Amino acid sequence: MAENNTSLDCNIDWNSDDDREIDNYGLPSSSTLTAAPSNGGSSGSGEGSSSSPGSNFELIQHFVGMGFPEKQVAQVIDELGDKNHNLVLETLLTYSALENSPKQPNDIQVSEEVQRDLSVQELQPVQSDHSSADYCANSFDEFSDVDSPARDVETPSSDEDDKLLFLAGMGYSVDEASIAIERCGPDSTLEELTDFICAAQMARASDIHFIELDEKKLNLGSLSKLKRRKNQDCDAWKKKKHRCEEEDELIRLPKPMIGYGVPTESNEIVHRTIPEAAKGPPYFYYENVALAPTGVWNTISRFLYDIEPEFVDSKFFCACARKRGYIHNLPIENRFPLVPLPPFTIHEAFPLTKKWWPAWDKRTKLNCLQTSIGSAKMTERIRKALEECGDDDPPLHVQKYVLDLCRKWNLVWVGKNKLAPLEPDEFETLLGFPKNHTRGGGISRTDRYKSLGNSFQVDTVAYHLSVLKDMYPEGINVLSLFSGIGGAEIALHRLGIPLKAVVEVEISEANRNIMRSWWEQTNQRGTLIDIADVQQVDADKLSELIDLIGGFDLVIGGSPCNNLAGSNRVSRDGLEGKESALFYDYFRILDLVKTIMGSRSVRY
DNA sequence: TTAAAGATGAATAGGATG
DNA sequence: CATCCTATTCATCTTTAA
Repeated sequence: MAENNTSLDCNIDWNSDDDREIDNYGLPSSSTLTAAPSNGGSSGSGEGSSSSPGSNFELIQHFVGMGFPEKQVAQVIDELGDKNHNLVLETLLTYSALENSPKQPNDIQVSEEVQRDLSVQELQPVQSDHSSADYCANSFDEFSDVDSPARDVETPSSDEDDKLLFLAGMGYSVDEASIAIERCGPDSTLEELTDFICAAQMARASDIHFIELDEKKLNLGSLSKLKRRKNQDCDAWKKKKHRCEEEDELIRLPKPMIGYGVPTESNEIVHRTIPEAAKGPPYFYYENVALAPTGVWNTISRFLYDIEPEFVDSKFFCACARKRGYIHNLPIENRFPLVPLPPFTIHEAFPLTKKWWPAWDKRTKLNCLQTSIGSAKMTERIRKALEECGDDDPPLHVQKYVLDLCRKWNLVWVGKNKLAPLEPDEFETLLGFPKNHTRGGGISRTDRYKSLGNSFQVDTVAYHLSVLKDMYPEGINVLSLFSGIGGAEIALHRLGIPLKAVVEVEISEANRNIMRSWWEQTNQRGTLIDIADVQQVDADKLSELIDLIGGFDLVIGGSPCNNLAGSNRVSRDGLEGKESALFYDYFRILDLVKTIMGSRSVRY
């Protein structure tokens, strides 16, 4: 991640096969061609790369040529410097969007944070620095007119002062703390405030790719330490204030975890209102693990236009559990499930296990499929333990020992006293993928488990996406971020929604190969463009793509969960974690797409 | 060199109990 | 209310084998 080892390879592929249920809406047939990587003055250069010095005039003209006022361009470049072209463009786009429509403060939050954080002497560990007067020294005032409604002229309550003092005591600067309070509102909880500050720090960290590796480690290490300390301090705060109002501010998981409803059970909530700024098109759909560290979903929701997450456990769709949160702006009326319905219980999914399944194993659903499986040595230990018990039911303590391991590793009974982990193709079936979807192409068995464990449950996602079918009978254009092995695309395809164009962004070459292989095997007629790294998707690239395919109808993706997932013993660092921080790229790209398409709504 | 196996808990939620 | 118990979890790293 420190360096982008893959160049932009955008293979535009027009398939000319024509024996499938999807009719021809394809572009004129041609052989595979490769789109030229954008190489203009302002693109292709990652955050860290520097432009040639003294090219400010050219740079300004470049943006003026894109239609921005020269004065504004000059000012922004003055503010941000001429190194980070993407950021400059994003900021300009944000401004133009703000001028067009008064939007909620959230929309400019990131840009502000990012730009504030560009001045980074304080890469040094923050914890011991209680003063940090140099932090936040740069301009913030230019922006004070865009988002300060009348509310912030009220006198600070004592509670506010209390929070301020507390944050300062945690090592945050007073500026930092007061800005956080101002942004999050006077009623904000301490978690919200610290999350806000952490988000700022995250944005800063993600913007510094050019620092030395050891420095980076130091920085990230200090961040994670900071986060841990933050949580401890929050606990202290909670104890201090006993049960205060922030408890109900925290997003809680519903029980049962059925979101706005599943095919078998419906929820009381049948309607919801979506904030104006979040309304589609483009529609978007974001996914991540439900059981993330405390406060993570609050942050994610805050960035994604304050839409409440829909938490759903896939055990209501298939034979395995998968507790996930989804934030989307799709309608929730008239959803329908994929057919044929997948096996709903373990016995339905694996009929052969029934013969060996002991009565004292009451499981009917498997737990979440993860990225690795149980070892053979463990199942052998279990077998020996069971054989010592003879033919009768084993004693309760042995039953408990076995069942604990069964639940932990998702073992199934494949013979007398014989347990085994699931095969990769059984993963595929449970998750709604075609059998052998991840097989072949040089991918190892280990990597198949990894890719499958990280993917969507297709039936679950398809249920949510089903509302798109009537809306786009001619097919849709999809921007698929963190595509993995293509769960979103398969869901849409199985729903019978034609895929006119798919731009997939996926770092793993093996996964991209799986996806392209599926694309060809299913005789897709649309266009598949693959990009390796989300960090290469900047405003220029998006503009180019939007011009090429005519705008996106759906932006879908689940950002990396490994720093959020409970199975991670090593680096469960939350949203600031190395990979999970890419959530902010999801938001960045989604917001860019909205802005660019909004500015061209006349044409599209 | 690569694939597979094996070892490695903590965070979080919810329920029961007193 | 605190305390204890049960249950779950899109993983990472090192060693070993091929």
